[in-house]
Amino acid sequence: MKQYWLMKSEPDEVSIDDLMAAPQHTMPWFGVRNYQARNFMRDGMRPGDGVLFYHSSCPQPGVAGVAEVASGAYPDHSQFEEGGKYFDPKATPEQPRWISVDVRGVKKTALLPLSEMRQMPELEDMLLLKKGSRLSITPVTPAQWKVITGKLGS
DNA sequence: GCCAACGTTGGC
DNA sequence: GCCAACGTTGGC
Repeated sequence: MKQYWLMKSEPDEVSIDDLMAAPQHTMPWFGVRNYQARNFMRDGMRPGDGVLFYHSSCPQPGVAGVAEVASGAYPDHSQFEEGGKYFDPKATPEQPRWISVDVRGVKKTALLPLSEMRQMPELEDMLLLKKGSRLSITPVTPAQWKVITGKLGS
């Protein structure tokens, strides 16, 4: 059963344009350092799952495009890069802590701003919109996916 | 830059 | 195992 997700990215780091410009429109999703988000990737995601690509920490936060999960989970290389931003001294290749999946961009869309999503009654139960929610990866229900992708147009 | 909310760490 | 202190996220 295909599932749906929302994944946050700071456009200064990786924007929807960056994703669409990558070879095969595909990039590894690395740097997740939250156990809940990791577990969603590890236990929930399957290749082909739908992804709402969300721009966060920017002037206009919101859904910026549609993507899909393009691989299973594998160890996040950045946890081993000593001196790097995402280095984790407690992680070893034998016992990795953090994982990545590949994400393939499907299309860039007109931005659906967070402010607009907050005004849509159908979305009031979205985890993204819950007060204090900071998770970088959250599940999206099929109904929410339908409403949002409908709004995004083609 | 502010600050609310949440997660993690570490002393006890 | 509790919980205070600290760090981070992310909208505004």
